[in-house]
Order: sequence, then structure tokens, then C-alpha cells
Amino acid sequence: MRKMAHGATLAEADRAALIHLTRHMRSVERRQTLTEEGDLNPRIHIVLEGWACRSKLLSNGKRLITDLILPGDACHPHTNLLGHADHSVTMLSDGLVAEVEAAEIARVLAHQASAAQALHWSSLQVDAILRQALINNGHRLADARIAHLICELRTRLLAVGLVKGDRFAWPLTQEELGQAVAISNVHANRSLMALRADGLIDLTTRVMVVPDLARLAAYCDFRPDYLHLSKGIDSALRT
Amino acid sequence: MRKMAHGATLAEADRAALIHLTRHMRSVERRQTLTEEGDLNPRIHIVLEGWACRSKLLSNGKRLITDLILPGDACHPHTNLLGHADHSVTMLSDGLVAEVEAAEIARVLAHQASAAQALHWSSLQVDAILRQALINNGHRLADARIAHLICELRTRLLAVGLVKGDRFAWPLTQEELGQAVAISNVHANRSLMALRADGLIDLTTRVMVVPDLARLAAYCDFRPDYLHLSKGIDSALRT
DNA sequence: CGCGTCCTTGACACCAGTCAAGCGTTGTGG
DNA sequence: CCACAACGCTTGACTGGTGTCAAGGACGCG
Repeated sequence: MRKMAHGATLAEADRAALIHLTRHMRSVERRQTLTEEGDLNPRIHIVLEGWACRSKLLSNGKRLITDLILPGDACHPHTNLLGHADHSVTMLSDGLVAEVEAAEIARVLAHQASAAQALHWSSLQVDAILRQALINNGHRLADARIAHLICELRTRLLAVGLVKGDRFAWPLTQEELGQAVAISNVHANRSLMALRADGLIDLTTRVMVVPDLARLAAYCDFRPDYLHLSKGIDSALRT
Repeated sequence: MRKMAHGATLAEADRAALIHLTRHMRSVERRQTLTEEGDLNPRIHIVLEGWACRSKLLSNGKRLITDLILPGDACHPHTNLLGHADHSVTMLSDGLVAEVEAAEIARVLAHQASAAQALHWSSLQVDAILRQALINNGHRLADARIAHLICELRTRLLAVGLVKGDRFAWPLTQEELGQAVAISNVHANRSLMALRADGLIDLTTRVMVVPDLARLAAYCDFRPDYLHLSKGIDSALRT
């Protein structure tokens, strides 16, 4: 189910150990929060199906999304070190999540070397994604920000086998999209309309279609190297 | 010298192990780059004195700063997992850095449990700082962005004993400041002038003075919880 | 049928980018 | 010792991307 084989070559035992972690799963609904900002001992989650996001609340009441969590991503596997959660985790669609004990994570880290490496790799990838988001949101026009996010999500979803041809699921509301790339919902709409008018995307009923990926990538200067997925992108396409 | 005691309570042996890492140090100048974007096997650095930053180059030639590296911070201790550097590391002032072998880091991680935890904690803190930057740069006015950055840097410098009374060193050019908070150099200037006019800061000759910290923090809604420094902030003030 | 949620569009105001010019300081070489 | 260049800071004028407010439309659901 989960394909973090990008970060390390996993032996069968490691793979089994990782799968073992996802033993206790439960289904969750859109808008359900998995972790509340300020929680003292937040649970560790792994999202198996659906999208989630990390968000923070501003003093003016607005909610902002810092990163998107796609199937196969973990929430904050090491947060126990920090003492409290500095952000919330909320589902963006219905889905399926696994709850994991901190002690179990620790056990895997200690005993399964390459599984530990895989976990570690995935947290480094989060870093890289955050840095790219910082650049994207800070220094590009709204249209390009959105285009870039689409490219990134497509690439990440591709790595876990969730892109079918030229399309993939897109559960995001325009308001949520705006919160993720730091623009207002109204402007998110205008930008989407512009991308549609240019034939760069086709978005209807929660499905994103990218007819010409190269053109979209060129439009927003998307280079996927920061995702560090290259090495195993084909081998990982099947579990 | 380095006080990452915030992340874990360090035994003498762990402390010694960490200090041992910084054995090979060399002095570096402002503008010197420690790692170039695209390097295949980037060296691991720990900044002992001076400020550095991670930056990326945009296709239009502009340089953007994603995070600031202060004395005691490490560069990318785990980058070997990723294969290549997706950003550059450049000095913002003259300083002193230690180069560390990846193998040495690995040895410490394997043998010194709480030192490993401290390293881990510091990489989680980087995550948290990046998320906060995302919010800061995306959803606040320029003046408040700068004010928030000042508050953050003051807090981080305080944790390593580099704040003297109401002032601390400020090597940043207005252009660099702009690159760090995603505004133009001209606007960075205007915002600094505004903060000065309000009596919130006093910045001259590379020294930042904050006469009334509470007022500045209130102005930009700064809450330091995301830095996760609270628990040891007094005990760590002396090595 | 009526309500809620999300999408769409218009008008207007404003923050911030760009271009451009001038000033002050530092450092270097004649 | 002075001239000059390099760099960083400061300020003005103008433009434009984006936020906000507001109203209406499309769709699904009870």
C-alpha cells in the first residue's frame, strides 16, 4: 500500500514492519481533525486514503494550510520530541488513516535499519517541499503558484500510483486551494479560470485533468528535482 | 559552544561527542558559498559563528532565501540520503564553520542516543520554522513580516546566548532581508523606516535594537511556541 | 421545495513591485 | 590626501496584482 521505497531499498522484513504499523486503521470524514493545534500528546497518523493537511489558525480567525498530506504520507511521526503540536491536521476528503503508537515507531527505528532510513527520507522530503512552497508562494504570480502546486501534487500522486492517464482526484475546494498557496478564494477562482481559458487544465467535479503536462510545467517553471523521487519512480509504480 | 540542549538532556558523553564533531573548523567570509545547488555529494556543515542562509535561484535570476542559519545550527546533516543538494548554502557574514563527515554523523546517531535525539529535535525545529515562515510570508503585511522575523531571530539568538540586553547583531542587508521575507529591497527599506518611525526597532550599523519587545511581538502577533524552546530556555543560557 | 455549500463575476481600494535618481559610507589606488 | 568606484540606503512616481465587499448562480441534499 505505501510506497516509500523511493527513499531506500526495502527488504521484505522492513516492508513488513512498515505495513505492520498500519494495522489499526479507521475511516475518517472530510473536515475531521486528527490533531488539534496545542494538543499535548498528539497521536501519530499515517494517511492511507484521501488527502489531509496541516494548518494553523491566525489571530484574525483565518485558517492557513502549510502542507498537504497525500496517501502514504505520515503526519508527524516524531512529534513526541517536541511536546506539543504547533499545528492542526485536518482531513480534506473522506479517507482512511492508521494510528500508530510512538513506541512502535521507536521500535522500528531501532531495529529495522532501512525502514528507519525510509522514514527519515520522507521527513527530509517534507523539508524540501516546504522550502519549495516558500519560494512558490512568495515569488510567483497567483496563476503560476496554482500551476506549480498542481504539478507537484501530480508528481507526488504519480509516485504512489494515483494518477490515471492525464487525470487525478482533486478534493480541494477553491477556498482550500487559496489557503494552500496564500491567495484569497476569489482570486483562486480567477486564476483557475485563467488556467482553464489557456487550456492548461480542465477541472470539473473534483477531477483534475492536465492535457499537456509539459506545457503546464513550463508555464510555472516546475522542476521536480526537489521532490527527490527520480531514482525509483518506475520501480515504485507497482507494489 | 553549541546549545542544542533544548531538544534533549545531554549527558557529558553526548556533549563531548557533539563537540568532537566540530573539531575541523575553518573561517569563512561573507558571500562565500558552502554548498552549491545541484552538488552531488554536499558536505555537512555546522555554523559556529556568523549567519548563513539556504537559498535557491529562480529562473529569472533572482535569489531567494528559504531559511536563516544561526550559530549552532547545522546545514543539512542528512542530505546524503537525498543524493543532491536542492539549494545553496551561503554565508551572510564572516564566520566560522565546521565540516563534518557523513560517516561521523552516522556514528553518533548510532551510538549516542540522546545526542541523536538532539540532532533529530533540531531538524524538527527547522520544519516548524519553515511552516511558520510560510504563514508569515504569505499572510501578513510587509511590516509585520519583518517584525515577526526580528522576533524569531531574537528568540533563536537568545537561546544560544547571542542577545545582549535589548540588542543583537544584524548582518542582513536590506536586500537580503527582502529575499528572506519575500518582498523587494525597496519595500524592505520602507517597512524598516515605518518600524523605526513607530519606535519599534532601532537599527544602525548592523546592530538591531528592540526597545520594547512586548510591543513588537504584539505588533506582529508573534508567539514563540513553534520554536519549541521553552523548556530549557533559562538552563541553556549558560553552557 | 428550501437550504447550505461552493463557484462565479464585478467594482473598487490598496499594498507592493519596478524604475529611477540621489545620498552616504567605505575602501582602494594614484 | 584626495578622487573615484562600489555598495548599500533612501526617497519619489507610477503601475499593477491581489484583497475585500458584494451579489448572484449552480448544484446537491434533506
